[in-house]
Amino acid sequence: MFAKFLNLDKEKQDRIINAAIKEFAQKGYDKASTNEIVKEAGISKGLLFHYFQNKKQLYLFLFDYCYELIANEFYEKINLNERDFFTRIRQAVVIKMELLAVHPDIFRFLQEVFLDDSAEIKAEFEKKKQQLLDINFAKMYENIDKSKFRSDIALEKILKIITWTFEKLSEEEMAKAKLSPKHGIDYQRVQVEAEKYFEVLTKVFYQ
Amino acid sequence: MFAKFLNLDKEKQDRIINAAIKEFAQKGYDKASTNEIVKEAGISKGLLFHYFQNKKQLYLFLFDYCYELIANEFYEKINLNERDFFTRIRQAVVIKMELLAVHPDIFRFLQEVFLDDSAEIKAEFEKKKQQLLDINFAKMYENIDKSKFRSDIALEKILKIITWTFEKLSEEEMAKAKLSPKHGIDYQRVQVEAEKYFEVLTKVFYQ
Amino acid sequence: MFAKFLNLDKEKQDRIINAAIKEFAQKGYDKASTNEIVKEAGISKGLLFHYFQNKKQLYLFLFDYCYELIANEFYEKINLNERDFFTRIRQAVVIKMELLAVHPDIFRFLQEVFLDDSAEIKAEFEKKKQQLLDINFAKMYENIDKSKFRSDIALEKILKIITWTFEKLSEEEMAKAKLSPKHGIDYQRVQVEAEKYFEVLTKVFYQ
Amino acid sequence: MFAKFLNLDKEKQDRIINAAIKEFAQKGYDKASTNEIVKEAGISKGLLFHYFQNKKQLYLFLFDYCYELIANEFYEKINLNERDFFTRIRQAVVIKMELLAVHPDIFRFLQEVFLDDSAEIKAEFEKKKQQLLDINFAKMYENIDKSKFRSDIALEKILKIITWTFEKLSEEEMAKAKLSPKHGIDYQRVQVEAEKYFEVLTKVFYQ
DNA sequence: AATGAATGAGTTTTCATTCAT
DNA sequence: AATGAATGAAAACTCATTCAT
Repeated sequence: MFAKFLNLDKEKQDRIINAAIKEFAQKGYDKASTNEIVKEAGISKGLLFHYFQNKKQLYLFLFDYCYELIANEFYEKINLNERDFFTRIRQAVVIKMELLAVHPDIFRFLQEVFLDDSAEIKAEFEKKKQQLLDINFAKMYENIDKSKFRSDIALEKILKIITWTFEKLSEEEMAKAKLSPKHGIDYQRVQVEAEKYFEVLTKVFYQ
Repeated sequence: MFAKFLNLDKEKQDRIINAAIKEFAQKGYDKASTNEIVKEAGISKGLLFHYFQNKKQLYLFLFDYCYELIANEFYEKINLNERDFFTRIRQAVVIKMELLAVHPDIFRFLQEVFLDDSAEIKAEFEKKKQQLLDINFAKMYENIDKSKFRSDIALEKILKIITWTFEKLSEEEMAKAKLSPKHGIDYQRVQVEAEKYFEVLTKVFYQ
Repeated sequence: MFAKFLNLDKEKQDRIINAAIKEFAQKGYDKASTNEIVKEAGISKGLLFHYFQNKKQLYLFLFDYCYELIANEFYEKINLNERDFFTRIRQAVVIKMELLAVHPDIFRFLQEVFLDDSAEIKAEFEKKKQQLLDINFAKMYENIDKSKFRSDIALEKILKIITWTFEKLSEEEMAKAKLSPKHGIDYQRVQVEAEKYFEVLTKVFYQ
Repeated sequence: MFAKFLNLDKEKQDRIINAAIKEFAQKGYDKASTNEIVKEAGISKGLLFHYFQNKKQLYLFLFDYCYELIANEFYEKINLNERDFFTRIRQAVVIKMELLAVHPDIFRFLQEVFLDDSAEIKAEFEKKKQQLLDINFAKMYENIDKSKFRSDIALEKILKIITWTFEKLSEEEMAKAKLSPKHGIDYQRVQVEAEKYFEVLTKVFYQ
C-alpha cells in the first residue's frame, strides 16, 4: 500500500511524516491543509499524492504509524510480568506521561484522531479505534493476579471501574490544560491525585 | 441579540433550527455548510445571515437553544428531592436515555459540541462547556444524603468515581451504537448493565 | 424628484443626510453601505428607498445638497466687489479653510465626489463636475481689475497659472495631511506658504 | 514573491496582466472583479490566486509592473543632458502623450491608482505614491541650468509653478477627453496650447 | 408613511487532486 | 521519481433593492 513511500530514504520520510503530523495535530482532519504539509516538508504537491493517493489515506497511514510507534514504546516500558493490577496501572499512567513529554506532537495527533468526528473519516475509523481500545484493555488485564480482588463482585466490573476512573482523571486534566494552554499539564499534581484514587480503589476492591 | 429571529413565526424558526442542527450534528462546525442549511430550511442565503450575523453566532445560538431545551426537560423530570445519591443518578441515566430517544438530533448536536475542537470555536466554547459541566455536577450532588457513605473515604472521591462510571458506561454504549448505527441503542440492555454497576458501587461505597 | 423627502421634518432630514454624508465620505461610493446609513440614521431600510429610489439617486441628491450649501456659504463670505485678483484669491483660500474646519464631513464628501471614479457614477457626474468647475472659475474672474496685470501676456493664461498654483498647493497639503492623518492640516503653515506664492505671482504678473 | 508568475510563458503572462489592468482601470480596486479577470484571461479561478496570493498582491504587482514599464520608456526617451529646464519639460509633455497613445490601458490604470482611495489599499500605497512623485520631481530638476532663472525669486517656487502649470494643463485635457471619450485627446491642440504657456513662463521667470 | 423580512447574484479565497513534463 | 501549473467546486458572507403588511 505505502511501499513506495517506505522505500524513500529515512530522512525524507521523516520530514513528510513530521510535517503531516504537525498539521493534523494542530488543525484536525478537515482544516489540515495538504498545501501546508508539502510546504513544511519541502516536497512538491504531486509527490505527496504519488505516495498517498489522497488525504484520507495519508491520515490513515499516519494513524497506523503513530499508533505503532507509541504502542511499541509503551509495551516496551511496561512490565507485564507485574501481576498486581494497581501497580501495573500505576506504571501505565507514568509511562503515558513520559511518552506525552517525549512525543508531544504524535500524542496530540492520536488524541485528535480519537476526538475527530469528521464525516469523511468516521466510517473508516470508528471500528479501528474501538478495536484498539479493546486490545489495550485486554492487554492491561492479561495475566493479572485475580486472587487479590474481592470475590463477591464480578471481576470484570471492578476492572472497568478502575480503568474508567483513571481514564476520566486524565481526560479531566487534559481538559483543564486546554483551558490554560500556557501552563500545560502539571504532571506532579496529577501523580499525587492519581495516588489518592489508587488508595481508594485498593481499599474498596482488594480483599 | 437574536431578537429578530425569535420574532419569526414558530414554524419558520423551527425549520431553520432543525436544518442547522441536523447539518452541524452530521458534519461538525467546520464542515457544516451554511449553503446546505438554507437549502434544507428553504430560505435564502441572505436571510440566515440577516438573523445570525455569521456561522459562529448561529452555532452559539443553537448551542444555547439546545442546551436550554435539554436541561429544562431534564431538570423537570428529575426529582432533586430524592436524597439517595444512587437513586438520583439512576434517574438521571434513565431520563438521559428518554431524552436521547425523543430528541436524537439535538442530543447528537450537543455531543458534537462537546467533542468539536475546531480552532474557530475553541476560545468561545471551552469555558462555556466547562462551566456547564461544573454546574451540572454541582446540581447532581446538591443536597444528597451524605450519611449513607463510608466515612473512611473522602466523599468527593467517591462521588467522582460513581459519576465517572456512569458517564463512561453511556459513552461506551453510544460508541457501540455508532458502529452499528442502524440498530441504535438497546436501552433495555443498558439499563440492566447500569443496574449491575449500581449494585457494585452501593456495596463498596455505602456503609 | 426629492419632494417627498424635503417634506419631512427638518430633524429627520438632517439625521438621514448626515448619516449618508458620513458614510459616503468615509468609504466612497462603492463601499458605502445603505445598511450602515439607515442604522446610523435610525430609519428603516424601506424608507430610504422610498425617498431616494436607489443608491445613485441618493448620492446625486447629497452632492447637490452639499454643493449648494458650501457654495452658498462661500459666496456669502467672499467679497466679489474686491477687484484686486490676488486679494480676492487670498480670500478664497482663507474661506475654504474656514469651511473645511466648520463642515469637515461635507468637505470630505465633496472631495470624495471629485476623486471618486466608480464606474457606476462616472457617466452622470463628469459633466456635472466640469460645469461646476467652469462656473466657479468664471465667478472668481468676474469683474476683476484687469488693468493691474502686464499687458504683454494673455490675461487668460495669467489667471489660469495663478489659479492652478493655488489649487496644486492645497492639493499637496491635503495629500501630506493624508499621510500623517493624525496631525491634520497645519493651516498656519499653509497660509504662510500661500503668502510666498502671492508675492512671487504678483511680482511677475502685475505690472 | 511573484517568481512563479514570471516563469510562465510570456503570452500567458500578458493575457493575465492585460485582463487585470483592464478590469482595474475600468472599475477601480474595490469594484474590480477577480472573476472577470480570470474570465477575460481565460484561466481558472484558482490559478490567479496561485500566482498572486490575493487581490491586493495582484494590484501591487500590477502597479510595480506598470510603473516600471512606463518609467523605463520615459527615461529612455527623455534627454536628461538637456540642461534647459523648459526644453526638458517640453520633452516630458511630448513623451507623456506618446506613451499615453501607445499604452492607453496602462496609463489609465496608473491614473486610477493615483486616484483610488479604497480603504483596503490606502495604507500600502500612499507612501509608495508620494515617494514616486518625489523621485520624479527630483529627476526632472536634476542638473538643470539654474543660471537662466531670475535670481530675485526663490528658484524652488519658480520650478513648482512651472511644473504645476503643465500638470494642470494635462489634467484638464484628460478631463475634457473623458467627457467626450470617443474623440480622445487632440494631441496637436494640446501641444500648441502648451507652447503658449512655455512662452509665458519663459518670459516671466527667465532673466 | 413606514417597516424590516426576504432575496439571490455577487464577492474573494481555499483546497484536494490531476496531469503533462 | 518528481515537479508545480492548473482546475473548479465550494466556502462564508454582503448588499442594493423589493414588497407585503
